[in-house]
Amino acid sequence: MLTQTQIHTTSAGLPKMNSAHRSAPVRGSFGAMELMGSQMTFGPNEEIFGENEPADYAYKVTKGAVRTYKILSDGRRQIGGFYLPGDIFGLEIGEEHQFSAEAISHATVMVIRRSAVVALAERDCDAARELWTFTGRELHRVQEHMMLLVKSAQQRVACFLLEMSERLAATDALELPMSRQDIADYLGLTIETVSRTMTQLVSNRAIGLPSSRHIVLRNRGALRQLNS
Amino acid sequence: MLTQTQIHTTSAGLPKMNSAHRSAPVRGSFGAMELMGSQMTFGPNEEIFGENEPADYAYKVTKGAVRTYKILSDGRRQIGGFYLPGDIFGLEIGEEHQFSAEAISHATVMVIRRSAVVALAERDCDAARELWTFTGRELHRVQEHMMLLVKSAQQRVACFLLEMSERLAATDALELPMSRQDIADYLGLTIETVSRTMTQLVSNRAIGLPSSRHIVLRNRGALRQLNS
DNA sequence: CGGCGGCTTGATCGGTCTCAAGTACGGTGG
DNA sequence: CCACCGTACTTGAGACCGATCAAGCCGCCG
Repeated sequence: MLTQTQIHTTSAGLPKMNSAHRSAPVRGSFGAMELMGSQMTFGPNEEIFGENEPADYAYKVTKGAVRTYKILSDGRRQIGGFYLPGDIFGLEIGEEHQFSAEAISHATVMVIRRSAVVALAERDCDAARELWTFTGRELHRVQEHMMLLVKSAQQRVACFLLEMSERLAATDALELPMSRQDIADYLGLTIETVSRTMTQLVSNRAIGLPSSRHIVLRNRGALRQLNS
Repeated sequence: MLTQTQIHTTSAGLPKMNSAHRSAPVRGSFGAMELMGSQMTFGPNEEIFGENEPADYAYKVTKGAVRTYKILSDGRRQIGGFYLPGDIFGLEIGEEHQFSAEAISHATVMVIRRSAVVALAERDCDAARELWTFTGRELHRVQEHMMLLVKSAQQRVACFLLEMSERLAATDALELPMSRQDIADYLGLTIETVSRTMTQLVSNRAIGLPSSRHIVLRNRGALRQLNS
């Protein structure tokens, strides 16, 4: 919910507010809706919204990283997705959020009223189509995530590293914004298994691990080969 | 692909062609698009389309049941979803199908040209909104499916039975259209584990199992309790 | 230097898979 | 009607992968 956090309304229409994105691809451009947002910042582990809360707002990451998650009955946490600069999250069909969302690191997000999005889509067919495209891409992402969860630990970790490399680095070196626990909860593994698998990949010469969050992909082919 | 299967074009606009649905809820009503389809029938295990084939058509089940799936590198099959009368499948954002689809039992489906759907959505904002809603519901379904895959075998099977009971029966007795292998591949388990878990549930008095495909939910509470 | 949180490593446990029989059921032919 | 067969399902015994429990390590910040 929109509590205990600073909020700055951007002077709408200044395009430089949107230029803080990384090199991320086109995903979620969202045309005219870009101009409707306010900026908010969240500290590490701060809640952005909770599961089952009214989904009155959608969000677009401008800086930092965000995770969505659910808590299972046995206390485990399943992470639904990681959202990096340029990514949109929290946009729902129904009235309530299906997952909770938290900032991972210090994060800045643009807030968009859901009612404004829906209203625009009712008038503008192009906007409605963008909405469909966005949700379709999210669907595709979740399908891939689902396919991950039936693979072996090695395959899951390898897949995860390849995905992150595509999303946050042009080079072979990447700095993960999330902890081992976050990775474990995303992959449906324990922190120990993730850690062990990483060290295996190091001894395989598939990756380098100069520090725990700093990873170098030494042999993308080997990583890919583990999967399909 | 649209090969080796009978195809009958319905005289468009005759509403009795659409009245074969079960008691299924509103899901995927699809307004005007209903009138654009032709009927096709598929025998058991017959392919409807393959992964990576052009997604020129979407489908709506009118009779029988359909599964979508992917084959993993190690030869296992992961089922993406089961589609029952009233359900729509194969509608993609991109140009290609993400999963393969097969009839489970003898099935009848209505075929809809994707181009017609997209064209309609470009003119009619309500249609575009329906498209968005449909994809959003599919997203929600896949999210739930993903959450299933990180639970214990008991929880997965219990969840599956509750889901099927909601989808294909008003009473406590249900007849599964799919085999144990299908269930296993949907839940990310082996056929043996599914079978064993079912017999456990029988000895728990949670279900009755008069025959392998005929299941009676004796204690929904117990099944629910296993999960959240 | 001490303490703390995040990460790694080790030893054991347990749930699910694997491999292998055994059983029930539906269909076919005599 | 029954005998036979093939397929789907169930059951059993053992192996294996990842979880659990428990130390140890490392980097950071006081």
